Amino acid sequence: MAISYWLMKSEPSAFSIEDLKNSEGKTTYWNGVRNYQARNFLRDEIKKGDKVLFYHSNAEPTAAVGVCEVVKSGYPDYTAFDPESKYFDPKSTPDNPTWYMVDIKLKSVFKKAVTLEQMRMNSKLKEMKLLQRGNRLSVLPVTKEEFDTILKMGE
DNA sequence: GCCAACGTTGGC
DNA sequence: GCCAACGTTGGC
Repeated sequence: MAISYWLMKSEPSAFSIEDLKNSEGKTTYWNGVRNYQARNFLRDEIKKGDKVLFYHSNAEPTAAVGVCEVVKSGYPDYTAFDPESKYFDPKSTPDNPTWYMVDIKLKSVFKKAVTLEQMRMNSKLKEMKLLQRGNRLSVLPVTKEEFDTILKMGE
């Protein structure tokens, strides 16, 4: 099966690509998604081996900063079961989980971060979901062409 | 810090 | 089921 491409947003003040680099095995679980559309991607679409652009939102600058690979496809986000967690959601139970997450591993950090401005200026990327108005999803599908274009821009 | 966009909640 | 109020996201 062909692999898919994704873009995942993180606020660097919460979890940056540097934090990922310093994580054990350069791997982390991508938890805390509490949006149904994004949940559906995590639960149903994102598979082991898929490639992911790591994106810094609410940052200076906002930019794609590296590439990750999915090492574990969707499984229940157990932080939703923990009353102590800030991601706790009483509607989600182990028997019937509402929320899902995946594990990602850092593959490479861009030599040059690809800023949102650069993406907007590249006509090849004008269809990108990230650039469309009002898109607040923290997980977005990216086409192979868009992925490859951004990869080149980051070299 | 502001505010547009948009998702969620809850009264009816 | 409608929709106003409210909360959150995220670019600027």
